[in-house]
Amino acid sequence: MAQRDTSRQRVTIKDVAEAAGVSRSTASRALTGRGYVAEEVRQRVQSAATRLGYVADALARSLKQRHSPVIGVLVSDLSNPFYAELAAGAARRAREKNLGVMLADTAGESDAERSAAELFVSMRVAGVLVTPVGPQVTTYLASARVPTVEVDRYFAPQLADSVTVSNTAGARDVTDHLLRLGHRNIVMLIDEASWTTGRDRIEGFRRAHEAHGLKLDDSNVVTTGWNSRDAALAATSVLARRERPTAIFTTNNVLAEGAWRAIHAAGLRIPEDVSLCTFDEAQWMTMVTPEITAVSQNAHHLGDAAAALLLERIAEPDRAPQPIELETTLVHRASVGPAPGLPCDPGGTRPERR
Amino acid sequence: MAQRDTSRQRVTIKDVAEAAGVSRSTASRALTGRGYVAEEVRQRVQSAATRLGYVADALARSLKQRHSPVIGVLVSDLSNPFYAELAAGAARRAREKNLGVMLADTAGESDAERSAAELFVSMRVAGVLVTPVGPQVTTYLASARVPTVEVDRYFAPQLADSVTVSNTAGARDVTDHLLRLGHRNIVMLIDEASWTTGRDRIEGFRRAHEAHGLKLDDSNVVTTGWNSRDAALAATSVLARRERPTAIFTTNNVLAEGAWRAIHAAGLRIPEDVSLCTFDEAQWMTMVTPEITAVSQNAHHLGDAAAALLLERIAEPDRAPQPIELETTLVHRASVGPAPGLPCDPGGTRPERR
DNA sequence: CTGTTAGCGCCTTCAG
DNA sequence: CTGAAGGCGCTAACAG
Repeated sequence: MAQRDTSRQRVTIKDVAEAAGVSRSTASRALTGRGYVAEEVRQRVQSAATRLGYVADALARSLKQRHSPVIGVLVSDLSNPFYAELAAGAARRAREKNLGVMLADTAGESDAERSAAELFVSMRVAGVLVTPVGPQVTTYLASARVPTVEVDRYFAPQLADSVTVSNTAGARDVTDHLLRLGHRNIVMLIDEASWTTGRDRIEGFRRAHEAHGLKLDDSNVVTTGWNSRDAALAATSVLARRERPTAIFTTNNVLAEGAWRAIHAAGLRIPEDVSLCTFDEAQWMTMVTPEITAVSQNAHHLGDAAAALLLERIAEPDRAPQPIELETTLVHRASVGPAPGLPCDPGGTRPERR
Repeated sequence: MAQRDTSRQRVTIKDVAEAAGVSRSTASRALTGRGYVAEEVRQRVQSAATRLGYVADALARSLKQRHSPVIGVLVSDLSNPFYAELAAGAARRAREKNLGVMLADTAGESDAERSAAELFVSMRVAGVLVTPVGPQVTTYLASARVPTVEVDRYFAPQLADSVTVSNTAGARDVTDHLLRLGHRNIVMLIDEASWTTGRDRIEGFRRAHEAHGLKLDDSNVVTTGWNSRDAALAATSVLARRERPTAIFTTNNVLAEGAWRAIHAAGLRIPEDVSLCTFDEAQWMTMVTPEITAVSQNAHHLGDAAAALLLERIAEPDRAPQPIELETTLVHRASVGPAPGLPCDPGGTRPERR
């Protein structure tokens, strides 16, 4: 009944205080739960608050406390399911702690990244979680004294915590798997080699070769653009080489799509003509035939862990930055087979489907 | 050189004013560009600001102005590429106008929705864009006088603008396509029938039948859970009916995945044994064989249009709420064929692949 | 246990 | 054209 009056201004703590017949500070104490308040008074204040539909002004509160109940999340590309999942994981964890999320999609542009970071600073976010494209953001955020966690890759380990996956081991394992199956001409398709992700995956690729006493031919590490179209072009050209590779290893789900399409367009069969495997997963990899072998990195968990770490750091700002590395899992599926020309699996692998 | 002192407090407008040798109000005018300032003074202030790395405190500013430079975006499930794209579209548009985005993933829970909405209100966001799960959020936001746009579906057309797609027409067209191909036992798989999206898609399904002089059998509209597993179960049971449907029409990308998996698991061929088509698209639909016929609804554009509408409404808060409907496109692919038992395409359709 | 006082950093009249 | 003064809504001392 008694339709509350929402026609005028928003209801402030002053209104609540008056309605409950107490002072503003008492109302504040009753509402926040900090400081002494008589139980009877607290009840009165709280019921007045709900009756009036009072919601504390987070701006005013944050202005006072010097930080808002929000963390900033800065990702490269929300359209990529990897980043979307990452953000979703972070958001879920944040919500548990009653923190909101300010989300910015930088589209990979570093000036967008900068302006988003400035917005975060100006909003006095409690902390920032970022998939950086260079050291600038983190440096900037550190200079503004905002707790920061670098996710997926890192550029400033002395300024921020980081959460990454075992890039080297993941790449090494899947490469090792290929080598055991007799592949000797494996092309790695990669979109960038200068960030920690790319660098470490290449390193794993190289180490696996070395462990088999093989020297990695540099021309087998092919750098391409970041979208699936560019990847498809690169893959097409690789497949046209005189010595066609017997396996392609892509370093993320987008490149995998490109390579997959290129292989199909070339009329080649997977895995009979060419094996395909990838770092990073995507939904389609269990829907195509054959399903795609992948190094799985659970983006949701990555976001969740990063948010958890950020929360710790917010609570303890002076702790030394720490790097966390999450494990990857090699998921064997049917897109990887013995190298063409070999009679059978030389043993040592156990490609169990799941 | 002169490494700025970031070791202490954040730099405020007061610091800038002192550095430039003017008062705080003059500095404010110089920085915001509102009010008179001598050109020479403005230069001095601005250079001082950049030199000190000044970023205005958005909290303080917003407290004064009663709203923050941020819009709230409330979606059901960031892990679903549809919502992720929607959010990405909205974020991009917002950024053009120098607005940030506060993102909340409600996981479909209505109390999470409520608390996210309260956070938005308490942060005094300039407006909210929501994919609602009931009329409550919008009602609440309206009572808090926050400009709101309902996206994808709407519950409160008199309180908020809305941006939806042509659900009825889209469903009608694809159903019509099936009917022309001779299908007479088409099952629609749907996760909810009470929201505008579901209601309208069912309506389109029904109308197409009527236009062909057919009565829609209610048992051919099958309601299922919202995830792909539930959808697969429902599809499996439908496929086991004595009179097996010759076509399945799912109402979103998640259900499509479930149905697709169920069809495969049942060992049926698409489209020879059963045709499959869906509302909503997903990446995998052009990667599986055959590719999936879909009513495409461009989530990115949906988010973009919704954000644009919200911005208009923020500028003109008293304008009457308006509904906007975006067109869908029926994309013909190979997952739909003539009804089994018919010799050939009865004509009238032109399934051009793309 | 409660009320008074004093800002958080900014913008905005209002005088000068 | 510029400075002084006041207040946005809230909380954190500090008295009472």
